[in-house]
Amino acid sequence: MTESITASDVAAPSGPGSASSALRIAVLDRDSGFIQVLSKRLDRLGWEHRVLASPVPADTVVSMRLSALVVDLAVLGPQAWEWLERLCGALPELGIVVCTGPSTVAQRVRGLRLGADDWITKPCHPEEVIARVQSVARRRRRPSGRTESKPLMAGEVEILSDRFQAFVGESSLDLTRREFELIELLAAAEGRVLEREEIYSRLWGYTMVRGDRSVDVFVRKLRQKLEKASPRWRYIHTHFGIGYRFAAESLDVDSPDVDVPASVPVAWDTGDQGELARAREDRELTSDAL
Amino acid sequence: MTESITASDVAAPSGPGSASSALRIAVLDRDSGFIQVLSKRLDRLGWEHRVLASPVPADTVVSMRLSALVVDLAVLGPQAWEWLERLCGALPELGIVVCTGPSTVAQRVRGLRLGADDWITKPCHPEEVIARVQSVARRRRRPSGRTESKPLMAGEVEILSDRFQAFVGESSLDLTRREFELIELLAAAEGRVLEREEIYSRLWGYTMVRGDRSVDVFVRKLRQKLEKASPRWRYIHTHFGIGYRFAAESLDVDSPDVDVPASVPVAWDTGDQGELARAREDRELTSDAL
DNA sequence: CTTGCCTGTGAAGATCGTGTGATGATTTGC
DNA sequence: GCAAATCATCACACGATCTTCACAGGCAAG
Repeated sequence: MTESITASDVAAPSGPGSASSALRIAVLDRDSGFIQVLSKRLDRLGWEHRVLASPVPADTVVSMRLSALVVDLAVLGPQAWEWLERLCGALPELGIVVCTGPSTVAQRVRGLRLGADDWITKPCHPEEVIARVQSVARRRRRPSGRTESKPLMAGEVEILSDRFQAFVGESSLDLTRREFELIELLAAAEGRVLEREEIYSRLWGYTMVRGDRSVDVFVRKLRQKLEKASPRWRYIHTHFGIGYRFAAESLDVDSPDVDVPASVPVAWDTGDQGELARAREDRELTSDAL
Repeated sequence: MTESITASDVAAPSGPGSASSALRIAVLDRDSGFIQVLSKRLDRLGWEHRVLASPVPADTVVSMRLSALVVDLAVLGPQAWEWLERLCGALPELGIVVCTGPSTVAQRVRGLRLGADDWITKPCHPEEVIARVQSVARRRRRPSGRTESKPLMAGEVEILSDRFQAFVGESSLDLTRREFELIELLAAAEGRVLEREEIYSRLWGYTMVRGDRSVDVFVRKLRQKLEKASPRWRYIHTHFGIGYRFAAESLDVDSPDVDVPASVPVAWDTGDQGELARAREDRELTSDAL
């Protein structure tokens, strides 16, 4: 079984609250040319993806926690229908896109009835495959919704996105919406310094005007609440002339925290290059009319 | 504008719990041969369907309460993309299948990105159209199956999906349809915060316009009925600037445990009688004034 | 050490979001 | 068709939240 893992979701590429467009998919196919060109595009999109060259049991697919699976039925041979049916039965939430050679209407209808979400005929353009996977995933996302909420931990603080709150132990910090968005953004970029302008544009959605102190004010409010709830830790660090960095640092001298160095040199973050690349790519194909 | 209505189906398409395989769809096309043969098959399936020969405003489509729409972009002319985008924006839950003449990859990608769920190229077999509509509609459905039989329990309240009612003890809360859908949605989300926009789009089926207070009004009605039936508990918690969270919270303060209010997480009733008594500690916001 | 920006802090006013009651429109049941 | 139930909208009040400002203190370059 051939496997390759590329890309990985780091921080949320878009601002807090907005659904990330990064997906996790697998491609079950043996057509090396197709795989190669598709993989390249998936890389550029920042989607986590796997390439499989042989059928895998449903359990294995389950453990991959995929958003969608692209499959060439030719790889499956005569067992294709049975395999498809079992998989759809076991994972009704999984998006399944069949991408295979020439087929009859009856075959396509059968595949779709068995549970496939889409059927693309090869040869096809990889961009269309991606668009159809996106379409399938878009539909699929709604019911499951916030399933992908993994709590963010730092020091004593736990950030739960689906509750829009941060906790220390069992008590809530009682953050307002903006405060929560700020701590979520900072914590997601843990260790990195975020410039004021970037923080502002991600939280407020537009560029910061010179002299705006909103970010500072909200950092102060956050610090107050963090200080009250978790007095023995410091979380938000100021980098003069640059911005803020989130890192849990214990103030206890007895037990110095192993993970966190006492002081971290200023890191120069060049901003999110991937974001720009993605945006450009989206525009790439949209300029044409029927 | 040609219209024909067959069969009848009262249930709202997005209403939780409805799981009939009969769909309500509309076909926007002028190709009489295609329409004729498709209509015949839809009749045989017992699907309620409408044929439209000219573009209709999004509002009209909303009022049709469709499961899916099959559309030939050629009918829309140069406004096709704009129309598609607006419709997808207003009705994110609506399944949209584009069925149109020859197109480029870029066009298909654009349509899918704008929100179309599938794209079929004419000429095509009507059976495949139907299969693809089914596939789209299947994906759109609620996490079907098991939601039906198992009652949701929270505090003193028991929610029976198959009776479309909530009970405290033996007496019904006498909820209207929307009220019930709301409490079911909230309770199914356990302790998570649901944003107004999400609540609205899942209950009403289309995107909430700014300033719409419907969700608030129904939350108030629900609270009134819950308060009357179960005065010693609080269920719906407001998260300012975000939305609502459902969590049963006892108002009884007989225990000196002031820090952690007695709270019972929403749980699937597994027939275990001790479920209620076993009040597992659960994270709660300390401030009810939110 | 001094100067000029940058950041921390507190408070006041503006703005926005929510609770609430009421009213008219629409649908449902008889 | 009529009456009751249900739903959609509105206006108002109040409080939470956000923005803005002024001033004080801190940091770094010269």
